[in-house]
Amino acid sequence: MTEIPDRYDPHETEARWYPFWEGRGYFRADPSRPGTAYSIVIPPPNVTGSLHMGHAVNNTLQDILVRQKRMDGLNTLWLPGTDHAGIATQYVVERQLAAEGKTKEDLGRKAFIERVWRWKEESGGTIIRQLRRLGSSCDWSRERFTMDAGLSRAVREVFVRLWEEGLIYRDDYIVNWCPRCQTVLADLEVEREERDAEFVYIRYGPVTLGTVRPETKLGDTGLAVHPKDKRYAQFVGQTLDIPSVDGTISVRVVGDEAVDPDFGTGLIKVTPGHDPVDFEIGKRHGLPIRSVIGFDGKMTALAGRYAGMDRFDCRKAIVEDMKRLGLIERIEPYRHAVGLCYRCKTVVEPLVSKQWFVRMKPLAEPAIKAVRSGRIKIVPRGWAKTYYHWMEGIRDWCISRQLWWGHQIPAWYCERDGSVHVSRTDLTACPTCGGAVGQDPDVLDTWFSSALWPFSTLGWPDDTEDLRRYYPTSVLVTGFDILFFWVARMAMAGLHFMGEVPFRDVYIHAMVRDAEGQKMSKTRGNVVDPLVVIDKYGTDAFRFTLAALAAQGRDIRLAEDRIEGYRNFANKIWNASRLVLSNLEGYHAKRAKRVKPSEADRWIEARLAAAIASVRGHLKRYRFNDAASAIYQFLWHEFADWYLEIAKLSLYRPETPDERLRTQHTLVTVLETTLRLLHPFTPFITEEIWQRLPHDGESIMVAPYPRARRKAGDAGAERTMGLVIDLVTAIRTVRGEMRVPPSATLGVTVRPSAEQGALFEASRRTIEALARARLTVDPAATRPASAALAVAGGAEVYVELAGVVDLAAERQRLSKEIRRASETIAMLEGKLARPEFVERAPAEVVERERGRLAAERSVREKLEASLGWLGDGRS
RNA sequence: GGCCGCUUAGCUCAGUCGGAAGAGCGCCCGUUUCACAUGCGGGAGGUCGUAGGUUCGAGCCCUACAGCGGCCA
Repeated sequence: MTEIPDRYDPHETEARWYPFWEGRGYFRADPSRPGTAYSIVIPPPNVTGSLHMGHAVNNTLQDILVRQKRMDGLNTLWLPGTDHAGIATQYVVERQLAAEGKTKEDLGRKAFIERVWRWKEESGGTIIRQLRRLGSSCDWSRERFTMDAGLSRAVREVFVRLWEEGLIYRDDYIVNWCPRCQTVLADLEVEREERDAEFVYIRYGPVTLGTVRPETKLGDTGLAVHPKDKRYAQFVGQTLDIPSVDGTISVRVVGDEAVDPDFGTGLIKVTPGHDPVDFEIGKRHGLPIRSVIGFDGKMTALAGRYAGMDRFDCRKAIVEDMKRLGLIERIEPYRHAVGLCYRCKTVVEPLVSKQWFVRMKPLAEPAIKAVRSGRIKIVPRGWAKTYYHWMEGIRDWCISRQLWWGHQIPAWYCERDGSVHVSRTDLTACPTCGGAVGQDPDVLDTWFSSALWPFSTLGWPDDTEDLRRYYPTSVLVTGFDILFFWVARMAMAGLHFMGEVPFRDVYIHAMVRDAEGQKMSKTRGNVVDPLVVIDKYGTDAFRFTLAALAAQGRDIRLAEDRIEGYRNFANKIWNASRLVLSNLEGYHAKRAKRVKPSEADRWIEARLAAAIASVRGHLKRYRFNDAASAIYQFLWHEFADWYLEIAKLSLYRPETPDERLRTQHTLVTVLETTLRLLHPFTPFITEEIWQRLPHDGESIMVAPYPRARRKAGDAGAERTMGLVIDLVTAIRTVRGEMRVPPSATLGVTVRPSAEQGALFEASRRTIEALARARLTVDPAATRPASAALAVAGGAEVYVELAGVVDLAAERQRLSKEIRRASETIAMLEGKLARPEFVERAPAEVVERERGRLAAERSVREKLEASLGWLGDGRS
């Protein structure tokens, strides 16, 4: 025993077992082997990323699922990888170049991309190494990257097919432009933030209207009112010349349903070039587009004397100028949502430009049906509603990005005839006229390739063995923040190209927040680094914490004391195992098996079976927290607190050699099974101990996951041990409340009810040891002098306190117990007195309540007798 | 503005079928002799946000209100 330290040291253990597992190939999937397939594709983290709490919880949960299924004998695949994160990655390398005083244009496209690849090879994928520290049992031999050759081919295939099907088109449209990143953003990539602004009421020819963007006045080509608004009906159809800051502007007045007559003055200026709503209005009424803000965020030549001015400076200047000209009626403070670039938080500018789009409606319909029909099951259920809501109002997806890093759009433009050609292979000449062609310079949105992830990673468009074996995947584990970005798009792509859903289940887990419930962010400075946590508490403690906190439908507030608590749990496992391991001398499994188990043996085996059933049930329903607490409760509060204490008697002072042998057997089998049950949650410590215990096989991670035997319940043992536990607890309570020193052995007399006598007698040694008592079992006993009274399982228990008894304390204690019993009795009497209850409640409920009442009355009677007796002063 | 979620012990949170209110941490008392003081034993602590309703019975179902959070526009 001396060679096993009394504190668990996670670091040394973790460093040893991960390479062992990986080296033995346990993580590798083999499609040719038998077994039902169980596959998960990892939500690919950004190649630029490093492990944060979101990844930690995401991957811990996936690993728990995969490890359990692997132990269950399923043919498992957990496929890892990263995505190329277009904007983020390009940004990183551009910053590096800037530090060298260079720009990407200095290098040119080809050299720049090579440079990004070099960066990727050297610095990218940090997160992949970090996932190993978490214990993730991914099949690293199948690691994929959204830009690698295979996936790029899939991307191109999908683009071409969608084009051929008319689901991809190119059009002038108003898009979200980030003037800093110099690229267009999808609607989803625009974040909204409430900001204070000025609502400026402008005298606009004959009318007055309000706007938060006065600088766009230069681009106005229309004036819109609600068609039913009588106030302005006279103007509709007219073209007005509006005196402005730079001459006059000419606008046509239109009636349009999009105008809210109750908002502001009930009419709006229409700037089709710089507002999505105005763009639609303009389209409906044929209003021209005047682009007065450029891609650089500065006013264009069309802005006249404001040309070249920054858009926000221009806003101020225009307001000042209008004030001078008396064009401003009033200015009110206003709060509204501003669109920001999700990467750099620059205010997004709606601009009109030619972009590539995917027509979403036809793709969305089957994906909605798949969830409605249950072919895809979203857990927790509530997220399905969010999914429907978004999918039903889905808009076309702008997929082109003005970046260099990414999948370049496979479209070529003929320089001679201007024709457009989309092709699987690179074109060098125009297929129709043979003229020179140039490829579209833009790349595809990173999510375009992520959407194909569940099948592109398995080899699609080739018909591979992996694809046949592991598609559709079993479950997708992810956070709700990418439900639209990713999950919905995978559902659409999977159904469209594979004709089958990409995953059976979608488990949406909680987001990790700090102890105050704040979202973790770099700017808030409240980020907790998972690796720091791992260094401090160990991977197993960290993983167990995440699982224990992963209750469905709620955020995880990660407080350090919780992690500490589960670190203590790991230490508890360690020490419980130490006790077992240090008492195996002379153990012989075969001989031990032939010895009849004790009540305690049968009890702990029954409790273990219940724990197994519970954990399995909870895991099946993705109730990780319930599964974790079921193991915690069993291992600590049943196995360690009770069984180990009882087992010590048989180990240290056995009455027969067989007794010790049989106890060793129970210790070994129960602990070994519990370790297997626990392994998916805390892989390292369980392997470490398992290897030291008698076991079959070469690693716990490929040992079978425990199953409860069908007839594992043991009502007899549960009743007996329940009684023993009640009695010991009752005695301990008296001891505690009467301040009896722990070292003192007390005389205890039990007056059992009829059938209990033998049970107490049989467990005498256990009771005496655990309660530090000398036990007398006597159906005819009377309360001795100087004894406190307790009631356990209906039996009267006299705890002799001669010498230590404090009459006042005992009276107080009894009064408290009586008060407690009386409250329950009053409640039950009230309930049973109502005829409605007795008549309408199920008979078994009524019966149960009657039984309870009788028991409580009997307890109170005993306590009252005892109190009266004490009051006599006879003690 | 629309939708969703939350409100339970001092704190953070579970609570599955409507039938005896739970855990962890913290707090109080006791406790280092043989697995573990990262431990052991005991204890205190609750108007389940508010007001109605349904029901024999509500933390749980329904309605309204209040506060907090999120998503979408």
